[in-house]
Amino acid sequence: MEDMEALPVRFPSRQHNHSSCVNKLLGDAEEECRRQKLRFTEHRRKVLEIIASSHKPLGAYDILEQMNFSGRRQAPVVAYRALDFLINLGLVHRLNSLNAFVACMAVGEDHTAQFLICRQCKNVGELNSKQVSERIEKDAVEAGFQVNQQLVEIIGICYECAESG
Amino acid sequence: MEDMEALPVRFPSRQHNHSSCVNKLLGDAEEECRRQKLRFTEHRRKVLEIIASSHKPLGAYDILEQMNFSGRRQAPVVAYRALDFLINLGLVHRLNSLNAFVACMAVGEDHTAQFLICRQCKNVGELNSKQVSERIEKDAVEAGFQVNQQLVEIIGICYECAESG
DNA sequence: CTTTTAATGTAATATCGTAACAGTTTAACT
DNA sequence: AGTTAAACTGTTACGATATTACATTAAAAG
Repeated sequence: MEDMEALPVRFPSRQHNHSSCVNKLLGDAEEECRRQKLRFTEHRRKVLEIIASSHKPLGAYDILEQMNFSGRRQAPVVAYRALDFLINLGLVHRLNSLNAFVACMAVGEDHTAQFLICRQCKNVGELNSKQVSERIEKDAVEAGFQVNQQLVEIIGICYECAESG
Repeated sequence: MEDMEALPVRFPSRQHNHSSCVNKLLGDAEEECRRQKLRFTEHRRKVLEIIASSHKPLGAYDILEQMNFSGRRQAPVVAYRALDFLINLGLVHRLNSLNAFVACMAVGEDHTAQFLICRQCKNVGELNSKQVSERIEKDAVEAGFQVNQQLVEIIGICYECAESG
């Protein structure tokens, strides 16, 4: 994952190590929950694990399908509850253009989530450009608008897909 | 509407004249359809009229409700088909964070649709800052990402709502 | 005036997300 | 430990958003 540390940008390279992503995120989650005295329950752990194991966005029902521990099919609300929790904690982001969810790639780093969504491989990265978020803030304020939240989703073709035609 | 001409920003003021918005948009639609040899059918006209009559985003089913010309309830697909057409023509935008639709406020003006969504009055304006879109494009390209489409939705409080507490 | 393309009507169904409420577990405090 | 309050879970039902498929009709092009 060294290639991901150099820039603020995070785009998952094809051969990067997923399991270390997952472990890092689970660790962050545990720590954050301890700090905030929140409960990191089985459902929450499982959902985070599922999401973190893919850099492709997953729908709530995709996640649900992977939650069949005991052969039992869970109700949708189970996934949504865990997702809400994880989103509030900043460990998971929601992609509004896809009705789907991805693990945060910059946990704890004070960032405006800005997404790079590859049309071809469907992987999602985070741009997280401070210049972009500040420009948005500035121009909005100049227009007399108080900003509470920014949603930036950028659809296109990632480097690796462009390379391989 | 003079206050809306000075800046690239378009936020609907409380007392602006809706019917002139609607008429302008219908005119633009007719002209564009003539130019591109597309059919501006009754459904399409009606949907555009409904959307243009509100600066608050409308859901597809809200629109559908207002389409009961003949007392007949239309099927959802009727609204979605017209919406697709109008979006492709650039006359209507989709707000992904709300699953809702608004009329474009800058038809024909080559702009990246960037939305200002007021949490309080629910009105939606367009920021359309070239500086923002260029910054996004530039930073994304620098990250090795080819941009095809930008989605920018900014949630906050508009000037008039901030004024009136 | 016929062929082809585009649009419509209609029904069914897929996909995404939430409400409500009873029951259980956990944490915190006697 | 026993009690209480808060948080989490299980379950059912439902609401909201969106698409597929296919038969029919209308319009444009030849």
